[in-house]
Amino acid sequence: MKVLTKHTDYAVRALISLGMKPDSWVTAKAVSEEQAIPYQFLRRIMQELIKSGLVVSREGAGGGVRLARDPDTIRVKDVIEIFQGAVQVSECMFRKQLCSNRANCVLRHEIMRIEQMVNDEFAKVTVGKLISDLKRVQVLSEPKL
Amino acid sequence: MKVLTKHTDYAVRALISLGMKPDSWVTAKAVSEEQAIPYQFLRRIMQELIKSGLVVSREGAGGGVRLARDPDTIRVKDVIEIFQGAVQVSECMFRKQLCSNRANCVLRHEIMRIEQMVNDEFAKVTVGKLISDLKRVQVLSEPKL
DNA sequence: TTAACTGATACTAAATTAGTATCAGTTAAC
DNA sequence: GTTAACTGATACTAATTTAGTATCAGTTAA
Ligand code: FES
Ligand code: FES
Repeated sequence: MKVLTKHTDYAVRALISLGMKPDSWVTAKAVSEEQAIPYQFLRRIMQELIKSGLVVSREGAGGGVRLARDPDTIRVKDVIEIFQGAVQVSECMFRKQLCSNRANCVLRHEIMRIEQMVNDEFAKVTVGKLISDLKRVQVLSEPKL
Repeated sequence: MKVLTKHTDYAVRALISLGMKPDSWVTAKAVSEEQAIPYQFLRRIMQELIKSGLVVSREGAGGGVRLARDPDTIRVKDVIEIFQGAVQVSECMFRKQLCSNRANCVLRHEIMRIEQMVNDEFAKVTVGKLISDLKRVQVLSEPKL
């Protein structure tokens, strides 16, 4: 049971790369090399992030992309929603307005609690938080890098 | 972002059906009609549930399936694991023993907390609990059914 | 003018999920 | 002891989602 797809995984990693180089235009190529993400695939992911307004781009030589706003305001939940849609444990609610069988609704009820929890947790994790965690880990383990 | 597949969804519903008719052999056909699940699909799901030991079967005319143990000991988490594997937010840990890039591990760390939470929550929901919830709802809304 | 970029879009491949079909064997009932 | 109602095993197809590739047009800096 995989919760995050490659799209989301790569997108978050790309956002971390961008967030660590504020105020500069970073190319898709640079990110793809740094994070070992297939270039063309990453380009398409970037284009989505741009359309969604999480990053802004500049065309042409010397161009690239950068975060559109403070990393602390970019939540992993936002990224998930862009690439995987909102977390929903079961889709049956949308099949019919009122489901034929109450048993499922009971299941659904239990499950929506969990859904809410997951959403809340992913909303707490921001790119800014990931970057500061990352820096802390680096300081501890590779001080002179 | 869909968390439960049809396999899991149908399996849980089937287990609820079985749990509501204790001490009797219920046929796949009956469950398929009661829960509006495609018959052949449900048969294969049942076979998995039998192999996994959650239900036991009896062959031949008058045969069918029944829960192998108390509904309170059958957790939705068990069903998810049978059909979707254990909840894992990101798979990257298994790519290499030590990942090339620490950034991902940071992400992973945050994410494993969420993974644990989801697992714990799904472990709390049992078929027995769903059945009792269901009965309560029926009493409230359809007292004479 | 050229090289280094992004924008847009079309395409393919692989994996997963969903569903169907068939035949063999078992049991109950007549 | 034949038949009908069942499960066991297994092979197959279809649909959807995920992952990845390719190409060409347009923009900008040097
Ligand atoms: S909401 Fe889907 S079955 Fe009740
Ligand atoms: S554990 Fe997968 S990248 Fe670190």
